[in-house]
Amino acid sequence: MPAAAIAPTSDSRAKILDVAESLFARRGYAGVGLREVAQGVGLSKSSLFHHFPTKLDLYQEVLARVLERLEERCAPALHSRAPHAERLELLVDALVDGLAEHPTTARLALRSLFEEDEAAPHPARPAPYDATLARLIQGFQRLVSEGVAAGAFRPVSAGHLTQTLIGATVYHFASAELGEEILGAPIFSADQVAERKRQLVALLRSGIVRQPA
Amino acid sequence: MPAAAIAPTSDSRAKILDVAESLFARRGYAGVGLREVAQGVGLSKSSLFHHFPTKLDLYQEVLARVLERLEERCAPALHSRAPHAERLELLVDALVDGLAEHPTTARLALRSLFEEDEAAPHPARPAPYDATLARLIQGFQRLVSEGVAAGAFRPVSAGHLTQTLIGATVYHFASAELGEEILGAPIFSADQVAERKRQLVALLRSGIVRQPA
DNA sequence: GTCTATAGCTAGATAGAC
DNA sequence: GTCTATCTAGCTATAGAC
Repeated sequence: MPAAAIAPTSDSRAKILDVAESLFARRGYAGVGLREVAQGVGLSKSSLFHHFPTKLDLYQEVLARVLERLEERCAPALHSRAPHAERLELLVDALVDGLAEHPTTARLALRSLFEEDEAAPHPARPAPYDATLARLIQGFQRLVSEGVAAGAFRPVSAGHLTQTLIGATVYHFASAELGEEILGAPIFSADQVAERKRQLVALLRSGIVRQPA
Repeated sequence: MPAAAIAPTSDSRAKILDVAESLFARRGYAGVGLREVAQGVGLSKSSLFHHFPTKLDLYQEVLARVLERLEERCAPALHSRAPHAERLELLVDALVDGLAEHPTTARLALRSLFEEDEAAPHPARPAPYDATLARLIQGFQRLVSEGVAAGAFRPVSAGHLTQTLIGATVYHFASAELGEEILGAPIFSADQVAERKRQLVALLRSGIVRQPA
């Protein structure tokens, strides 16, 4: 493949992001030292600063990448023109698949919600990944609002249902050991991922969707 | 009140726990320094070590206290002998009230799930608060299982519904800024706390509870 | 029970050779 | 682009006076 390596992307950069993603997901921003990241990549600590000016920049790029991955997964469901009930099920499927794909995603996404203080001591920060997150959330909320307005869903609060949806998916795949203990099986196993979809879809069908018959 | 101060509980101890609770909830175990805790209490850093042998001990006592508070709130619902559907609603009410009471609770509980690595570098640790958490979770799961067995609930997976219940409550009250943005109102306001109960109970009634009529 | 002083270590970040 | 060496500042924890 001659034209394969057109955009080398520095190779080290990608490796650093991978290692940092795994570590930040496990121990959070403050819990990870750059020494550990460098060691995991096989570089010296100083070399990291050639690719990312500060630790905070590295963290934010990790988060941005993760959220963009998730958004890509959910986009088809959010832009579908299928009936609202079907769209909601497509979204649940996509969300569950997206979170199950990388075990780091749910933890990083969840942490990002209440680690902003941790990650940025100074109050003035726009946060580069916020836009992606906001787009995703707005997509959820619009789907619910439109469904309610169209009479496809019961007259629920779009905000509260969005929160429930996030909790039921993002929390679930971030719960790791506790979740495994509760389910009695690994939450990331193919069986349990499929079961998660089934249970959530069933709950939403009888709990939210208005039955036409 | 003459017999009021029988158990002084060292007074400083309680203050330290309060300050630490607030800080750990905001920035996590690794994100908080004992210097900051001491400063918040109005003591010197060294004095903390008189009350708690290590930082990890302090963290674990904070967590234990928070989980015990929550368990106390949920106990009546879990030990009730009312019909299963009613018990489930009592539990949602109690859980929401317990989490809304102190804004620190949900964040600390959520963090405790995936900060065990962070809080204890060495793998061998029993974790003193685990028993309380396990009791709570088992209570949730038993309620659901019994309700399904008795035919009061649809034949859902007890584990998955427990996970959904946790996500819908604990995540919600840990979501702070994002949650406020989604709801368009402060999540800890009396209005939104009451609305949270209503929305969850409504979802469970039509989604889980078998209608007898 | 609280303090000052300090030990011992690691953190993020920089300088500058190669 | 990667390295060694180093800076400064922070951390947990201890020693020992009061």
